Amino acid sequence: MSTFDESEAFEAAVPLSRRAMAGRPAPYLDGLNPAQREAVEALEGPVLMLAGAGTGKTKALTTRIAHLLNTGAARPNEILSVTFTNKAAREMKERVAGLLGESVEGMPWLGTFHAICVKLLRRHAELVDLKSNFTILDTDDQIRLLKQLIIAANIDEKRWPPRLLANVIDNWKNRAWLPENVPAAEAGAFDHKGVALYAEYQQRLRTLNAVDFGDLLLHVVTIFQRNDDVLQQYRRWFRFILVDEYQDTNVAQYLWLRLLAGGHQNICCVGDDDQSIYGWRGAEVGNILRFEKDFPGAKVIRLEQNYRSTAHILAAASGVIASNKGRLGKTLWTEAEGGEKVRLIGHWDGEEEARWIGEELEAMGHGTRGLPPMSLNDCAILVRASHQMRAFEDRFLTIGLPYRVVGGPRFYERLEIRDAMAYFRLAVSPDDDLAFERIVNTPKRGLGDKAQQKIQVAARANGVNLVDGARVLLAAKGLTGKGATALAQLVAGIDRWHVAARNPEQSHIELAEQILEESGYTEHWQNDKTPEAPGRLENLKELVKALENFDNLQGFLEHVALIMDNETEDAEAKVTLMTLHAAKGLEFPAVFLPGWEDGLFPSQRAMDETGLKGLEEERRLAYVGITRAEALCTISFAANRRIYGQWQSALPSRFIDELPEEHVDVLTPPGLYGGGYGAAAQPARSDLHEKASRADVYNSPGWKRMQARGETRGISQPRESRNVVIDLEAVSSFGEGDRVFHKKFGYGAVVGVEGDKLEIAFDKAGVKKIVAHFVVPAASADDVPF
DNA sequence: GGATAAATGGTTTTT
DNA sequence: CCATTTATCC
Repeated sequence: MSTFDESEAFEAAVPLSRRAMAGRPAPYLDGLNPAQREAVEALEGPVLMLAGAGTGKTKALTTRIAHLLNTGAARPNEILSVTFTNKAAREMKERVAGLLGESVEGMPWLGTFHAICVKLLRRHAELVDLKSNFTILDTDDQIRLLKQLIIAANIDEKRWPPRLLANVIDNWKNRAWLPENVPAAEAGAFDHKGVALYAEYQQRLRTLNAVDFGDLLLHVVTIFQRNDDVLQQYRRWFRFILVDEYQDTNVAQYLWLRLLAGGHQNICCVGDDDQSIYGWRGAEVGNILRFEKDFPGAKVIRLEQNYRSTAHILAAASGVIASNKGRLGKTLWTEAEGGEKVRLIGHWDGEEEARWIGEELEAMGHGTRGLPPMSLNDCAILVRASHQMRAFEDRFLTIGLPYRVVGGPRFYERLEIRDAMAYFRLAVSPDDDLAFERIVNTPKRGLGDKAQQKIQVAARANGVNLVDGARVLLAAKGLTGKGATALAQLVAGIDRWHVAARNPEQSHIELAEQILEESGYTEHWQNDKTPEAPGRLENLKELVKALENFDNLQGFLEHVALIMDNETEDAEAKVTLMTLHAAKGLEFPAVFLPGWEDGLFPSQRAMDETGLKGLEEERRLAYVGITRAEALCTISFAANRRIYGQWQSALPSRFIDELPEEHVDVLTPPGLYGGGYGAAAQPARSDLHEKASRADVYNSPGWKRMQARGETRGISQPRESRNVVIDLEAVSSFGEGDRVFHKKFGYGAVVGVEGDKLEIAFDKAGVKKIVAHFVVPAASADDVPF
C-alpha cells in the first residue's frame, strides 16, 4: 500500500508572479555564516554542499529555497526538492514557510524521492504498461507475492526464503537494473533462478497493476530514458533541483537526478560523506565522492562551523572518523569553549551498564558535572541494534524511569492495521487480489488452502479478479457447506462496501466501522484471549479515528504514511531509546552510547560481510552517534554480556582506542570499588576523577587487567552454572507427583511419565504433555533469584 | 482447520 | 533468552 504523501495535485502550481517578488529585501540572509551564505547565493549551476554534523545544513537548504523564491529566480512549482523521509520533507516545508511568512503556499515538488515518483508515475503510467491507479505494495505484500512465485517454481522455500529473494531484487532495483540488464556476474543469485524470478515478478506486478517501492524509482528512470520528450518536459519544468542527504542516494536515485539535472545543471546536493550509514540498503557513498566529476565546474562548499556540540565532543568524533580512508575531508570547529569531556566507562556486564545509566539519568535532573539540571527529554540512549534496548527497558521499568522507544514496528505495519487496511482496499477496489488473499480467511471462515485454490482457479479460468472468481465458484456450487456460506457472506459484504465507498453521501468513518463490524474482524480480536488483543483493538480504534482527517477511504489509503507520524507528544519527560540509525539528524543535550564492544559495535556481521567497507560504515555510525550530543556524551561497554541466553565476554570496541585521549574522561568502573548494588549511586565525584587520572585504566593493558579480574571473580559463573545444574537434574529425575515449573504454563504436578515425555497437570493451564527438558523442578525454580 | 507443542534463529530501516 | 515459524496432533 501507498505509504506516503500524494496530496498535492500535479497541477497545484502556485501562480506567483516572478517579478512581483523580485528585489524584495532578504533579511533571512543576515543570520548566515559566510559558507552558508555562499551556498544560499550560488543559485545557478551545480553546487555540492558538504555539511558536517550540526553545521546548519537544513538552515542553508531552506534559506536557499526561500532565496530562490524571494529573488524571483523560481516559482514554488519550479523547484524540485527531494528528501529521504516524510519527516524531513515536512520540516523543510515548515521552515521555508517560516522564512517567507505566510505568503508562499506549499511547494508541490518538495517531498521524498518516492512521493515525487508516485506523482510522476501516475501521470505516465501507460509508458511502462501500468494504469495510473496502480497500487503500491509494501514489503509484506511483496514477500507474499514472491513466496507464491517461489512455490510455483518448485523451489524449496526453506533453503531459499522469499525474504532473501526480496532483498536480491531490491538490490537490483536500487542499482536500476531491469531483469534484462542484470549483469552476468549476478546470474548465480538465488540458486541461479534469481533473474528469472525477477522477470516473472515484474510481469506479475504488471498484471496486478501494482508496483513495489523500488519500482517507483525504476519505472520513472525507465520512462525518462525511453521517452526523451517526457524528460525534456520535466527538465524545463524543474528549473532548480535540491537534494538532501545526498550521501544516502542509491544508483537509481542518482540516475534519476542526473537525468533531470542534465540540461540546466542547476542542482544543489547537500550531504556528509561521514554520515553515510545506509550502504547496506543500497546507498552509494560514491555518488557524493564523485559529484565534481559528474557535474564539471561544480562549486563545492564546506560547512564546517558546528553549532551543536562542545569542542571535546567534536574532537572525539573527529578522532574516530579520521581513521576512515577515502573521505572528502572536513574539519569541524566550534566557537564554544569548555564543556565536559566525553566520558568513558566500562562495566562488568550489560545489566550493570543499564543500572549505571539509569542512575546517571536520575542524577541528571539535579544537574551533574557542572551542567545545569536536565529533563529526561534532553537525554537519549543510542544503541547499535534494537535488541540492546531490552536491558534498558527492563531496568527502567523496575526503577520507574519514564522512557520512550523510537522506531519499533510502525503503526501501519502492524498485523491488525494491515488486515483492516486490506478490507478498506477491497471496498475501494475489489480488483485488489492481494488484499482479498489477505483477508479471505481472516477472521477464520473455514476457507483454507483448498478453498482458496478453487477460488484462484475459478478466477484465472474466467480472467477475473478473485472476488468475481469466488462469485463464479459459488454459482457453480464448487464449494459446499460452511465455507460456501461464509464466502457468500464475504462476497456480499464486499459488494455492499464497494457500493457504499462509491457513494459520496456515505460517511467513510461509519463505513469503516461497518466494515470492521460486519466482516467479524472486530469480534475476532474481542474473542482473542492473547495479551496483545486489547492493544490491537485499541489500534483499530485509532485507525478509525485517523480517518477523520480525510474526505474518503481512497484518500486515506493514499495517505497512510501520515498515521505513522502519530508520535504522541505526551507531557511527561522521558528518556529516548533508539538505534543509532534512527538518531541521524537528531540532537540531544546528553547522549549515552552503550555497548561499544567489538563484535557488537562494530558489528561482527558488518565486518564479515563487507570487510573494510563495513568497518568504515560502522565507524561512520560511531561518528553519527557522538555528534548527536550537545553537552554530554557518555560511551560505555560491558566486559560480559548475555547474548541469546549465553554469557559472552567481549573486548572494548576498537573505536574506543580511536578516541583522542585528551578529550576523554575515563570513569572507573563501579565494579572496581568492590562492585555491588549502588556502588555507583553515590559516586564521589572527586574520587572518580582521581581514579580516572590513572592513564592505564583506559589503555588496553588496563582493560585487559580489568577483564582478567572479571574472570577471577567469576562474575558470570553463578547464574550460568546454576542453570546447567537445573537442566541436568530435570532430564533425569522426574517421577509421578513431582512439582515442576514450565516457563509458559507455570507450576504443576507430574501425573504420568512416558519415556522423555511427561504428563503434567498444571495449576493454571490444565493437563499437558511436555518433553521433560522444557520443565524444571519446582524447588529449583523457586531458588532462582528475582 | 485449528490449537498447541517444538524447533528455529536472531543487524541496522525508509519508502 | 524470547519471538516467530513450523510441525503435530486432535
